[in-house]
Amino acid sequence: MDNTRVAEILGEIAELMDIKGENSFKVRAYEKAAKAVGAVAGPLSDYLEQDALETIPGIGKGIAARIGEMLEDGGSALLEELRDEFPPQILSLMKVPGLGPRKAAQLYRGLGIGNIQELKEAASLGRIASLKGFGKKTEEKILRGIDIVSAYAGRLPLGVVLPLARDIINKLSKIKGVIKVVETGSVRRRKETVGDLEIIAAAGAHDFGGIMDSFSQAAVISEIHSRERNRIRLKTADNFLVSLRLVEPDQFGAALVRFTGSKEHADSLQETAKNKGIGTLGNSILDIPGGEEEIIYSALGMEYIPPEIRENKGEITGAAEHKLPILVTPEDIKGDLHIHTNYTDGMNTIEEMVKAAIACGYEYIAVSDHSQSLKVAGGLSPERLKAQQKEIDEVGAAYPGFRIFKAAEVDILPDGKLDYDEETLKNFDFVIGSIHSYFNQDIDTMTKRILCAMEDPRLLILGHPSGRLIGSRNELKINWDEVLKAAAKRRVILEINSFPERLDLNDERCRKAKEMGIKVSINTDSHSINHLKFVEYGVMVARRGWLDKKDVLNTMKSKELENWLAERSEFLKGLK
DNA sequence: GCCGTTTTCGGCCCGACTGTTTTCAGTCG
Repeated sequence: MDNTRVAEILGEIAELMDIKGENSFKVRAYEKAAKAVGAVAGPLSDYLEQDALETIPGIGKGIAARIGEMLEDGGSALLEELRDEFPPQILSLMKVPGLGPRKAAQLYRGLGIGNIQELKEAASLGRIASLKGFGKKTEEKILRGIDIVSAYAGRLPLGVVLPLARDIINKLSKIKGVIKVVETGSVRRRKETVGDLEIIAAAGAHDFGGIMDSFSQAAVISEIHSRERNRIRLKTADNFLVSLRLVEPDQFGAALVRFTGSKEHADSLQETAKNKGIGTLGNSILDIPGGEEEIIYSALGMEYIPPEIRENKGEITGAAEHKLPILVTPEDIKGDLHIHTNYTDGMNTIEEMVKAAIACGYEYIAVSDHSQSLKVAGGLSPERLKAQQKEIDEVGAAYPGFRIFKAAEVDILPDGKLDYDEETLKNFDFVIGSIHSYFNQDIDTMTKRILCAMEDPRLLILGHPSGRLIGSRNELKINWDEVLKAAAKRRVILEINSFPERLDLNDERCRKAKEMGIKVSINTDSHSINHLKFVEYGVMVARRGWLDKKDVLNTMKSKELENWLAERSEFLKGLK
């Protein structure tokens, strides 16, 4: 059992205990332990072997024993006990905005509601308003909340599906007879959410049956959904559909293009093929033989089109004219400009984050802990900030050649002011401005609020600009034309927040920003060393937004970035 | 359940908003 799974189990125990009504500090202890496990560098089994689980902050005697049990037995008796007390989908209720553990428990105990479907029915029938502690408004809020949750019904975040895809592909590639194997569909195009996972493999036709037999026995698979000569569809334990399609090596390139899609992209290619009279039947790109996609595009007189931009939004014309951008890659990223530490709600020290960043091949990070108003995250008072900046200097001195920027993720207050006074703001290299409160301001107030914050020359980056959380919180109401215009004018950077549930700025707005000459920064918002790896998801969004290296601030090398910052500062003085 | 230069008990990030109440519980960030 890996660390992630242990963290998941601890988290589920916490949630179920919370619904059950256990002591909230006990619940928090499990929550904290889950977070702590997520921030551990090496495998927990090493800690267990050395009897060192209790050296992890937040893990004491009790939880260490629970973790030991998980690692040795592959499960948790406590979790099973708790699960037995509630319907299997009970936790899904808490995903609805406005519903927490208390209300979820009451809905279950009072009305026997155990899943979203039952919740929706009860709310529609007006049964919830009659429950003690609930009312008409709560019922309406629940119905609105269900809409947010079900907007992505049946779809999973890319952050969940991509690791699953990689795991399955790794297993498939080891099966005898499999020559090549690649994911297709929206996973390969790196869309932010994915409805099902499609994989394609090249093999000799005589091996098809055996490959499907082996694959259907893989550990992640729980049942066979359907099976044909060259295609098998299976379900994972979580009821997620995985489909494997087998083709002969010579068809692989064309099939990969067809099934990567998007449908609109593939149809448009087909149209091009038809017009050019390419393919043996003259009407199908599937007729162009070749093992690689490049052959297909080349046969159509085009440069290769990266999967992320295959949405029929100008890429086909661009490829025909050989004018596609060279999309940014993870290797282009030279540093991370949004990092939290244990000074606020991060799990690791400044030095640990620096070491982890160096291991990523980075030249710099910006330590950007929360500002004073965000009490829940332990936002730094000016005094604590001084201590933090002193430590940044000390760590910086120990790692010459690595640059640590002094930054902060400063709350943009409801009136648009930044959450530190002049005296304090002077001490930053730059700040990230983010909204963490008063999410439901109307569009004019919210837009003015953001524009006001952007006026401050120290605000370099607008953090997670839309504020959305995929599947749980809608976007802020913002006049984007105004905000983008101001960003272009004042050289404000828009963040692509790489957390899989944020991916904010999104792909479409990235492209819009690029057109307006606005740069983005691909940041992870890491709260532990294990979050740094999320940068690849941010890069995926940037690629979907057609961004090349020059559009991304943190592809600059350290010195180049310093110069750019200095130049921006001069530029802003000239604006006044 | 965890933690301790206030250590074996008694705290535990906190403040605001919302909707339900008629003084507050629950949720959120």
